[in-house]
Amino acid sequence: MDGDALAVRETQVTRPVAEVAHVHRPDETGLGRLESSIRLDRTSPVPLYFQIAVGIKDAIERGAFKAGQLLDTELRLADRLGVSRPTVRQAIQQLAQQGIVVRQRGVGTLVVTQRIERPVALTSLYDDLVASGCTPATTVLEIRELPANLDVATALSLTPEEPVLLVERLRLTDNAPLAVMRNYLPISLLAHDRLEAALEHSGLYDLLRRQGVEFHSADQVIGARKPTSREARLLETSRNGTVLTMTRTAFDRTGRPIEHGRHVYLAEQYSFTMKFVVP
Amino acid sequence: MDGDALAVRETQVTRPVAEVAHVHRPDETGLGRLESSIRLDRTSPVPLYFQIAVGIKDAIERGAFKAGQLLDTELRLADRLGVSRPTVRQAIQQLAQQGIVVRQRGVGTLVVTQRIERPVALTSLYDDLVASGCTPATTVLEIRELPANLDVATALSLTPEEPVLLVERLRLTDNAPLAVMRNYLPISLLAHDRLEAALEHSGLYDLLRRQGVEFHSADQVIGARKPTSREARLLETSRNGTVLTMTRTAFDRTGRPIEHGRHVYLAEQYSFTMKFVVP
DNA sequence: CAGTGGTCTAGACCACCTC
DNA sequence: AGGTGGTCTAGACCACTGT
Repeated sequence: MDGDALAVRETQVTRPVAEVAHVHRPDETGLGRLESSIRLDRTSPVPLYFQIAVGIKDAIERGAFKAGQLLDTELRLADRLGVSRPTVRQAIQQLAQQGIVVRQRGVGTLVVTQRIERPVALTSLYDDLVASGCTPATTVLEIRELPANLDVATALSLTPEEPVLLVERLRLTDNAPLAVMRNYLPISLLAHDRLEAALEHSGLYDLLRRQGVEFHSADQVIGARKPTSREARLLETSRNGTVLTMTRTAFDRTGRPIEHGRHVYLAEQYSFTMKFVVP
Repeated sequence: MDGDALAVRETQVTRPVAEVAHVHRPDETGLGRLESSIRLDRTSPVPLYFQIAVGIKDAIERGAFKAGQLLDTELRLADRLGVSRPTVRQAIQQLAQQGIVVRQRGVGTLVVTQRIERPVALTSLYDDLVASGCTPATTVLEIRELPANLDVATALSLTPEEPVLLVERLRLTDNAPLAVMRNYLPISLLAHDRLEAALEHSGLYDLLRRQGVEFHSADQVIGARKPTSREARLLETSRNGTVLTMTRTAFDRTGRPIEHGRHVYLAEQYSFTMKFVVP
């Protein structure tokens, strides 16, 4: 919904599984019920393995499995779905990479995820605010072209003085300021047309994606400091307060810089929540 | 080297590729030279696809490719290495997931990475300190068992009052304090024996990994606030300063909580640097 | 021991890109 | 038209797990 799509992710808590050693494979394994609900469309351009992965994931998220329960065997799934084992395997591996299931040689594929509300201690205050019914809003402070300074030029792999588009926004929750967001983009990447109106109601990243820009990775630095006088004024806080700073450069899959953002958040009201998956 | 292995990663900057449309496949493609340097050991327990992936990655990191250069074709690689196409494919896909190469149907596999020093603006100050010859050190403040409070119990999926191991350390660079790190672990996970001495010279995560604990994912929250009086004293700063806070819970691949950490960093001297890869 | 996922093979057809 | 990666098949053998 806003420029932070890449940084603050809605995540779910991975919960402990019942002792693996004590799990028994029931006579009728998990996908017995599922089998009828996964319908494969061989004429669809969507790959079979993807259809299968989505089908299993949906079933898990609908709560068709208890945590620690065993999925059907690769061979059994292949048989039931009428596809080859490698195809089923590709589907399940996709789920394993997302941490939804865990594969154990000699045992089987265990369902890990359990939809549980995140413990309060780990919730970002911003998400809390939204969840508790606060209405976030965005005010566009400024949109204009300007020559890149050294930092921005370096981040976007441009030469200094080359023009970039600056988008500066104020993020509010319940009419109270929360963050000042400054984003720099290579010109020509975003149609300026009616940009201001669009940004009031959807995020920068949404707009870019809608124009066919594909994100692949981002470098991000999170720090903290005291606000500048301008930031303090915009955020309606004291210069002696604390702000969280987030500096990020996003890249598409060819490694081309897409966007460079420098955001400042009120530390009392915001924290960054993220989930790492070690590859 | 310390408890932050999961959070602060040494990352490399992805640089823009030369215009893809103008890249020509040279007569002798990139892996011509490489072919002789990738030696496959079919008796090794290390899978062939992994040996191939490592071989290609090493070659890229040695600088054997220019950014935007085309890798050998899957079929050609398979032929030259004497393996089947799916095996080569599995290797290259592993590299693609890491963002080292980009695959384009009808074109080929492009090398993206270029080893370039990170722009100073994006460097974490801590890494800078280490890189510029500062000597980091760790002092163990406290190691003891204690009953879990609600927060810790929730994070580690224990019942309150269940005993946990608390490890509290002070991180210094050049004899100046930088961070106070508090970590809570389920007892029985770590041998207490000579723990204090071990922690002075290697990180908590290193120790755990050495005892066979496999990390898979972590939930992490980064925020900022003013230090408590104890933190201010330990960090030798004013209570009016700013500290970055990092709260993290790490899980193994079965979703079992491994560790819960609550760290506090001097904001003037530390920032979190991370790289996201959108799956 | 039987059964599981992990690896590997040797083909096939397709969609897509470039020339 | 020719070549690329993307998908899919139908086998095979192995390492590991549980009983």
